[in-house]
Order: sequence, then C-alpha cells, then structure tokens
Amino acid sequence: MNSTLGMAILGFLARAPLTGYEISRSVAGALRFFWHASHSQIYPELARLEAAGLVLVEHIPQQGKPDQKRYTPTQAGLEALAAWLVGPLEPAKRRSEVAVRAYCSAFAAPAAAAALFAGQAGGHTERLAQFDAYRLHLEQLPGNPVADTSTPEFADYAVVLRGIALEQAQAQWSEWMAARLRPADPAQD
Amino acid sequence: MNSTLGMAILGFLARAPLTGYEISRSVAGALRFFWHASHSQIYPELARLEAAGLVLVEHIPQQGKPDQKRYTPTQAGLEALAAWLVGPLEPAKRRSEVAVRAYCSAFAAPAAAAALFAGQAGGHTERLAQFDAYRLHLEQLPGNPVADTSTPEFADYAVVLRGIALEQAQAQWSEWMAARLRPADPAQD
DNA sequence: AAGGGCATGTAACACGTTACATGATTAG
DNA sequence: CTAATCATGTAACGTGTTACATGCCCTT
Repeated sequence: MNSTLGMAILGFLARAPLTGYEISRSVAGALRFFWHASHSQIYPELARLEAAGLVLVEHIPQQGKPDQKRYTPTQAGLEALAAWLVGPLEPAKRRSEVAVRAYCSAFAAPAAAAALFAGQAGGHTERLAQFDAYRLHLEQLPGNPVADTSTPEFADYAVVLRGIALEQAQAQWSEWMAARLRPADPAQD
Repeated sequence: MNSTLGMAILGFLARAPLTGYEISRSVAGALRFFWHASHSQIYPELARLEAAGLVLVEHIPQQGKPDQKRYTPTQAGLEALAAWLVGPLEPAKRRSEVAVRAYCSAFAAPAAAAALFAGQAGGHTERLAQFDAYRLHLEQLPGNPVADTSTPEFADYAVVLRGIALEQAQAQWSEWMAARLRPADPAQD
C-alpha cells in the first residue's frame, strides 16, 4: 500500500503538483541522479495513490492529446509522507556488479581489467564534475537558501553533496584499482 | 544466457568449487557484503550454467540428505567469465531511498529526520569498523599476499577497500545531514 | 517434542524494464 | 515524409524475494 515508489512520488508532488509524464521526465532537480522510474510504473502508482486518497487529480483538457492529469497531495498524503520519511529504513542491500568484477579480477587479463576500472574512474570523475557544478550553483544562489534546511534548495544541496561524496569515493577507488592492475608495462622492474 | 547472476556464480566457483547451498550461505569472503542471492535463484541458475556447459557437477551421495551437487567451472566457463569480466559495464542505476528521504526532508519533523540520519550514520560507522578490521587482517597476513594482484587475498582486499571508501563517505554525509537537521535545541541561537 | 541446520528444489508474488498501443502536433 | 515530443495507458517479460515442500540429523 505505501510502497517506496508511492512515497517517492508523493515526495515529488509535495514540492510541486506534477503530471505522470512530468514525473517520468524527471523534472525534479537533484534527485534525478538518484531515482528513476518509467512511466509504465508511475501511471498505475498514481492511480493507486488516488484510490488511497493520498493525492487529488485535476483533469486539464487538451486538444489532440489525452487530458493532462495533474496530481496534488492531500492532507492525508502529506501526513503519510511525513510518517514514511522518518520511518524505519532497512540498510539497503548493496548488490554491486563492480564489486563482483573486482572480486574476480584475477581471472581476467590484467591490462583489460585495468582498462575497465580506469573507464569506471573516468565515469565517476565526470559525474563528480557535474555534481560539483550543481553544488557551486546552489551555493551561490542569492539569499543563500542552502543555509536553511526547510528550503527545497537545501534538499537539493544535501542530495548533491551525497552524490559528490559517493562519486569521489568510487572514482578514487577505481583509480587505485586500475593503477594496481596496470602491469608494469615496458620492462618488468 | 550469460546473466549477471550466472557470471557472479561462475566467479565464486572459479575460486573454489561449491554447492548451491554453500553459495547461498555466502561462504565466499569479502564479497558477501556486496552480493547476495537466495537459494531459490541459485539452484535454477546452476542448472542453466550446467546446461550451457559452463560448469561440471559432481554428485556427492549423502545419507539422509539429498546428494550434494558440487559445481566446478569448465574451461568454457572460465573463458566466459574472463570475457564477461572485462565486458561493457553500464553505469549502475543508483536508486537510493536515502536520497529520496533527504530530498523530502523538509516535509518531516526536523528532530525525527535528524534522528534518522544519525541512525544511518551509526550503521555506516559500524560497517566501516567491520571492513577496517578485515582490512587490517588482510594487510597483516604472512607473505603480504595483498601486494600481488593475482591472489584471492588481493581481490578480497580490493572489495574491502571499496567498502571502506563507500561506508566512510556515507557515514560522513549522514553525520553532516543529521547535524544540519538537528534543531538548535535549548535556546534558538 | 520442537526447533534449527543441512540440502535440494518449485511456486507464487512483487517490482522493474521493455515493448505494444493510440493519436495529434511540430521540427527537420 | 519521418521522427520526435506530448500524454496516457496496458501487456509481456525478466529478475528477485518469500513461501511452500520434503526429509534426516542433532541439539535443547
């Protein structure tokens, strides 16, 4: 009934009423890097939320296209969200393919494995740069909204900082791994 | 055909022949923190691997219990593993419930939210300590096998270091988050 | 006597992705 | 003319978890 997906959607809608299409297009800011769902999941979930009385729909007629259905959380929805937010959070089963590959790295050609992890490092560094640009943008907003934990900008900021921390950690580890696997190429010592 | 699960299992078996039960019991070392599958998934997958000629089965009769079926990778299996290991690795869709909660933190009671993230920080710190103990253990092994990338100890070491980096990052971020959300309790400022 | 561990397997369910389906408008 | 975007929805499929099923041995 109160699935993670439903609550995540409620969280989106609590910031601003949206249509299913907009949600699936990841209109929402910083979180788009940490959450995603396809429309085929979102539409039925919105219907469930509505049936549960957690959101209200506003039908906006359009020509040529199906009606837009813009959803807004009800009071009950906001309460359910607030309760879920501070509810129990099990420690997220990490299942990492990268870890598996590292674990088996001895069974691959060292040079190819090194290249793989170097590539990973590159990807993480790239995303790190994106997050960092976002961070700077948020920090330089007029009125310094990130200082106030009740602003949406603070929430964006928090998510971005988390992304930075994680990408940094992974970039550094991948770099280390690539360096260790890279064979001492020309003459072996 | 060569699913991630199958390759992960092959990776386990490449280190040492195991039964399905042993795999599901997470006999394998450091990776158990980063990978898991239930027996109901493992048994059919082992059957598929066998059908594909990537593993061999040895039936070990037992009294009272069903035969043990101990699996060993074939040459083809090892080759498939090696190919998979350095194959393309898409950037792992991160879908983090913690990020969602941070993103919506403004809609929860600040004190409760602070407690949530403090709890998360505690969990990460705890796991960090576990990984660190493991790290120390590996570093102090006689003969310093972690220096040689072809040893299983190095693979364990790599996985553990990755865990350390990630737990550290998350612990620090959670701590920061909790501190920011914690209301300036007694007198405001 | 009951519960847990060993040891395998199947079935039912939940969640997520990809593909199917419709249909008008707009850009190349 | 073709493809993409808007806008919703359903169906099929793959993967993963939980529960069902069997049956012996050992510990409490």
